[in-house]
Amino acid sequence: MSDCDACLVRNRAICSALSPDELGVLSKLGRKQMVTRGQTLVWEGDEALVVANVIQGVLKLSVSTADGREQIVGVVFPSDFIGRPFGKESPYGVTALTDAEVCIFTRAAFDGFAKEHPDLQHKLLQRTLDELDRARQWMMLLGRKTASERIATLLLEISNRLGSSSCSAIAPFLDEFDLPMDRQQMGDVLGLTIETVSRQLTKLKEADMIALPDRRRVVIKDRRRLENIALAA
Amino acid sequence: MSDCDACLVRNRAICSALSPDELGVLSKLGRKQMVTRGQTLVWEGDEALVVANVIQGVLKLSVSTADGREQIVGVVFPSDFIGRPFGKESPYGVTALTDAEVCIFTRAAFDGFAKEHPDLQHKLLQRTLDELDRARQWMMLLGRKTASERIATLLLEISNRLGSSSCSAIAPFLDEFDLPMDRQQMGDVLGLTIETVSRQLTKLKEADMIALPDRRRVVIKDRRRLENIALAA
DNA sequence: ATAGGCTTTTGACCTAGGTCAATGTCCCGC
DNA sequence: GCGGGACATTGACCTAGGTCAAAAGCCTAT
Repeated sequence: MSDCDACLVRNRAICSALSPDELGVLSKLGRKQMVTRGQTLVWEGDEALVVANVIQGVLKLSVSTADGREQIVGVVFPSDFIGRPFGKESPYGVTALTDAEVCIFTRAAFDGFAKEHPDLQHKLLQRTLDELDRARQWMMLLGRKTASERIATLLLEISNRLGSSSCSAIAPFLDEFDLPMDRQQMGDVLGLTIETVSRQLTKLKEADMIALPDRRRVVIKDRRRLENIALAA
Repeated sequence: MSDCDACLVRNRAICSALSPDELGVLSKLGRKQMVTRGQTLVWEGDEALVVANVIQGVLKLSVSTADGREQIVGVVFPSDFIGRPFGKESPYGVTALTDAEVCIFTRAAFDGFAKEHPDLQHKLLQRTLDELDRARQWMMLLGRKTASERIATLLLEISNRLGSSSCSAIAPFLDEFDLPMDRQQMGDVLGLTIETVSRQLTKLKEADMIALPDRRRVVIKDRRRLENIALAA
């Protein structure tokens, strides 16, 4: 992996904490890797041997019960960090939802480098704190929101995350985008079944808040009203 | 706040990253404070002006919707860290579930000190990563587990957390303990109503897995079976 | 174009857990 | 000991969302 300068997420990933020199050192430790949709990077319960930055694409973090119920506990976008630095097995699996490109490190190498670079750890800490806040917001959704509130929240969340990770810089959100997941996966993020997801989407469509030109595409037609539902007021 | 040496959580809180000298400096920035049950330390949505270490007692982190639904998104035990260092308003409120004692800092002072002490930040990072893992496990519970699985999980979790924060050193868990919360609060952690909590507890009691000598007390009589339910197998 | 295998939608029905309403129980001050 | 308020349990009923089954779209390969 040579060319961090040209990296799509150079200024947003944790690497932005590093000077050009430091970046040169780090880049020797990692390499770019393509991941195809459905491919699993880390298995739930395995020792977490790698960490990575997401350059392109979207991945899921998921946990399963013995009897096969699955919950997606995180969705990872470009510039996000993947993995569990400083020890321990990974309590969740990491699987690509779309084709993706990641910048991958062995945990040992990354840990060693991070120890010497407090600024990097600081960035990582901030990111982890943000991720924790997001996880907690999602706990509220899973514990207390109704199906339609969950769907509205998810659509807005994806709109925001795709917006701020899109190259088109300025947009804080997108009013039209492709879902990086299918209906089953939406259910797995929201703690719902595929049928309920589908029914609620048709409701929002019939209420003219969204349009669904095809399986993956979503158009937000009335953001205000959608936000109102999402807020669970 | 003078006497960190005598602090109950001296060796488990993030302060354990510091040398005696450094600890002396930090101790001048903070002070011990008693918090009575029900008292709120930080309000949801307010700017987070303080951070703290928990010395004694148990506190909840909670989020509410406009229409009054509440979800407890974290339960904080002795030696745990409270707050959102490095900016931002607190996305959740912090309220004492029991009488408690905390070691409190203004965020500004703490942030400044932390910037100079990478070891402290490292400890904080590890703690935040652990907290994130715990939050994600809880997302699985909220999204996919049944009422009885949730109750079993909660009882075991409290047994473990109280065990490892108890002074009696060795015990990895406790088979008999007082719940640090009432039925309503159990419901708020589990995404259930008070009635469902009560019904499930009586079921576990009737199945002889637990005993409930009084409102607050829990005796785990058959840990194995309880664990089996909690695992959702 | 067309068959076959997906994913998604729709419909009919069911159930876990919520809601509403008593009834019990504990605990505290008097 | 006794009365009152808060908490907890229990019961009867209801409903949001799950389950099961069928139909409808869609893509892709032939």
